[in-house]
Amino acid sequence: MAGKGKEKKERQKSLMDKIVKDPFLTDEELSEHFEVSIQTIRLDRLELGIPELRERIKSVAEGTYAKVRSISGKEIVGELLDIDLGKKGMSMLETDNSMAFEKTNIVRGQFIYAQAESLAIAVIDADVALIGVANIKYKQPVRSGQKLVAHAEIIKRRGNKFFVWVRIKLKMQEVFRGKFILVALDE
Amino acid sequence: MAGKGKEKKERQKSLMDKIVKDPFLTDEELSEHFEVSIQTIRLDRLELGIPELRERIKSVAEGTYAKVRSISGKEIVGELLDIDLGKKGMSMLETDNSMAFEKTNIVRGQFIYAQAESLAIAVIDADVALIGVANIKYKQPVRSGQKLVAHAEIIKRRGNKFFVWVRIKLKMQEVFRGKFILVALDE
DNA sequence: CTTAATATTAATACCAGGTACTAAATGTAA
DNA sequence: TTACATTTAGTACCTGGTATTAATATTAAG
Repeated sequence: MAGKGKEKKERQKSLMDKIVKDPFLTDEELSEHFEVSIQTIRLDRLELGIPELRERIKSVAEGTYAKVRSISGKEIVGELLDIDLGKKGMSMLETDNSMAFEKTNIVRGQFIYAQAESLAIAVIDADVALIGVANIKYKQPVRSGQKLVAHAEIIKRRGNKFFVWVRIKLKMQEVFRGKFILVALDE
Repeated sequence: MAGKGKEKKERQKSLMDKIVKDPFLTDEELSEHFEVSIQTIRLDRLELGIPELRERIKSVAEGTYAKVRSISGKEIVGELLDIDLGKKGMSMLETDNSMAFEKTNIVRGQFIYAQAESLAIAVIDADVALIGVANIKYKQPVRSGQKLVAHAEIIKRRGNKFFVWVRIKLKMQEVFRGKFILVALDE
């Protein structure tokens, strides 16, 4: 047998790593980085089963398209239906499969929590830090596809400290309730 | 002046709409849908300033890449450091700007909560419904860039009902604590 | 009806970032 | 030296475009 194959293995391992970390690299950029020809990179990808740049980008985009809009960067998780700044507000969240356990279709708590928290923040209308939460309760599991309506109400204010009650209903049934204690950070 | 231009305007409005709803459509698919030539679609995109398919996909992917890995679809929010199934577990979350308020860099509570909840679920190792949560407390605001280490421990079990304590620390400081009551749904 | 402007379609050359395949060059160990 | 692995090179082809020029409707107005 011939061919050290050590460099190759190391390069391929490192290549896999690099592409996982940054799927936006072209073969050309990769070939410059590893100081091998483009063809070598392509052979490596072939052997490793790594798809071409455009396919990688596409799957990143597809995998995240529906999900992201519901949580994460957005100010309000769900859709703001009604708001009376400093007093109360209402939001609606249409749950979908991406928020749920695959097998059971039961929506993960974090999404329900995020709807509640973001609505609580919205009614205060300021950057806030969450200091305390108490009396949270998930009363019923929610299945994906169901529409959740959240009501938030500021029940007390002490200086820059707000006490907000949030109730989330599925049709007429309450599925979540929680009390948030928020501290406004406005300078 | 000549040219009705009504159809054009309507088509362009509708086109904009369609692409916003589904950025993954090629000019060819669009031309079939609107029953005009590909050239007309390209003229429309030009006039409306809508970039080509690949650019659209790319911006979807870029805009969401960093964010998604931290929350949403993933099983564990953060990185699983250690786990003793049925007993306890540890995870680490590197916070970044996408998780925080822009102005203040203070990490939104939902991300911290999601780390805690997903770790609690992980130690149980089953699809679960979140039934009750009590005694949650955010003890200190967290700034983006900081690493959070979560410890979860099952403290009690009654049938398919699990009581899990989660504590999240930033260096030596506790920033979050919460008790989760989870119900396993394994058939 | 004719004219002028708008709207649409066609045709062609070119581009990025590839795939797929064939062939040649360069190790490298035995 | 030989046998095999590895790396490069070269070529034809693909998708989904851009950019440009030109031809062909379509339509309102004079």
